[in-house]
Amino acid sequence: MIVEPTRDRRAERREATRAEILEAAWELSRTQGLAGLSLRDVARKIGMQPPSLYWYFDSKQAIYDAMFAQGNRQLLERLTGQHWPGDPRSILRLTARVFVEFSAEDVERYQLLFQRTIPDFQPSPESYALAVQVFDQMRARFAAAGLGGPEHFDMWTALVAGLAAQQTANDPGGDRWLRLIDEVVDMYADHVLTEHEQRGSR
Amino acid sequence: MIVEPTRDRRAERREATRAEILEAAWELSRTQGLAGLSLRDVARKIGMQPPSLYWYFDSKQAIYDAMFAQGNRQLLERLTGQHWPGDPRSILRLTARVFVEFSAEDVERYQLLFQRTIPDFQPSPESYALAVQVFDQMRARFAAAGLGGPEHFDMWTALVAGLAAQQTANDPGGDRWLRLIDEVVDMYADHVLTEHEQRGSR
DNA sequence: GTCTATATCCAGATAGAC
DNA sequence: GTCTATCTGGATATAGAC
Repeated sequence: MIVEPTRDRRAERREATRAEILEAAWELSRTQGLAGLSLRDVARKIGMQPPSLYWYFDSKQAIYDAMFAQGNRQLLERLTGQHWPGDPRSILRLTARVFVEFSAEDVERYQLLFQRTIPDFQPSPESYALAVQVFDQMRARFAAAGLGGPEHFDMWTALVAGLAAQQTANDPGGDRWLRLIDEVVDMYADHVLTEHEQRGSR
Repeated sequence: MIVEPTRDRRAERREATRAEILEAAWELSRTQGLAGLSLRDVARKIGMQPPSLYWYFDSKQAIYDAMFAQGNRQLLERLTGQHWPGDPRSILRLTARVFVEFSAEDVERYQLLFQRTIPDFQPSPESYALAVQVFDQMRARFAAAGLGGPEHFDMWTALVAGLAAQQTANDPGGDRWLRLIDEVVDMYADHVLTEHEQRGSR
C-alpha cells in the first residue's frame, strides 16, 4: 500500500534555499544599494555559482518581487500582531509608530516597498495584493479610530510618510523624527478628531 | 595693440552644448528613470557619439552632479523670486506650496535632489553648497514666520516632505495632495504658532 | 540541484586620428 | 571638437554535462 507523505522534504529544502537567497539579497542591498544588487554577488555570498540561482527564481525581477512580498508580509504581521488600544488617539499613535519604526529599521526595505527606486520593477499581482492588504489594514485602523473621509486619510498618509521619509533619508539609525511621532499625531488628532471645528485665525 | 575680448565665444558655445547635454539627460531620465540613464542614449539624442561627451563632462557622475546643481539652482530661484507676504501663516503656506509644487512638477528632479535613488552618487562640494543654500532659505522663511526651534523645524520639513512624497509617488501629474497643502499648513500653524499652548485631550 | 561554458548585450571610459 | 576603434568589465540569462 502506498502511503501519502505528510511532508515534502524536497519542497521544504527548496523553500529554505529560497529564503537563504533572499536573505543574502537583502544584506547585499544594504551595502551596495537596492538597484546595485547583482546576482553574481548573491550567488557568491551563499556559495553558489550564479546560474544555479535560476533553479530557484526565474529572473532577477522575480527575486525583487519575492523581496517585495516578504517586506509587505512583515509589515502586515506587525500590524495585525499589535494589541490595539480602544481610544482613537492611541490607535493613531500606534499606527504611526508601527509604520515609521518599520520604515526606519531597514531603509532598503522601505525604498523597495514605498518608493519607486528600481527601474522597471513592478510587483506581480500576488505581491501587489499583499501591498493592498497592508494599505487596507492601515485604513481599517484609521476607521477604527472613528475617522473617515478620503481627504483626511490622504492627510494622514502624508504625515506618516513624511516622518518616515525624513527619518530614513536624513537620520538613518537615529531617532530625530521618531521622537516627533506623538506630537505630530496629537496635532493631527486635535485638528481632525474633535467634533467642534477648529476656530483658528485662518 | 592687443584688445582684450569682452566675450569668449568659445566658452559660450561650450556652455550651450553642456546645457544641451543636460537637457537631453533630464528628458531621458523621465522616460527610463534616473538610474537607467545611459551616456549612449544622451549622445545619440543630441547627435553625438558617446565619447564626445567626455569633452564636456569628465564622467557620468559629473553629469548627475551638474543636474543636481541645476535643480537646486532652480528651486533657489523659485524661493528667492517670490513676493513674500508678511504674516506668518501666509509665509508658511507659500513656502510649502513652492516646495511641493516644485517637487510635483518633475518627479525625477525631486528624486535626484531629495531621495537617495542613485547608487554611489554624491554631490560635489560646490553642488552640495547649493543644496545647503536651499535648506537655509527654507529655514530663513521659517524664521521669518516667527518660528524657531529645531524640533519645530524638523516637524515642518516632515510635513512638507510627506506631501511632496505622496503627491509624486501616488498621484504624479494630479493634485490630490497639492490640494491639502493649505489645510496641513493651517493645522501646523494652529499647533505651533499660537502663543497659548494647545489644550487638547491628550 | 549544481556545475562549467558560453551567449549576448550593455555599460563607462580611453587612445589617438583628423 | 568630434570622430572611430577599442579596452575592460559588468550584467542577466541559457545550454547542457554531471
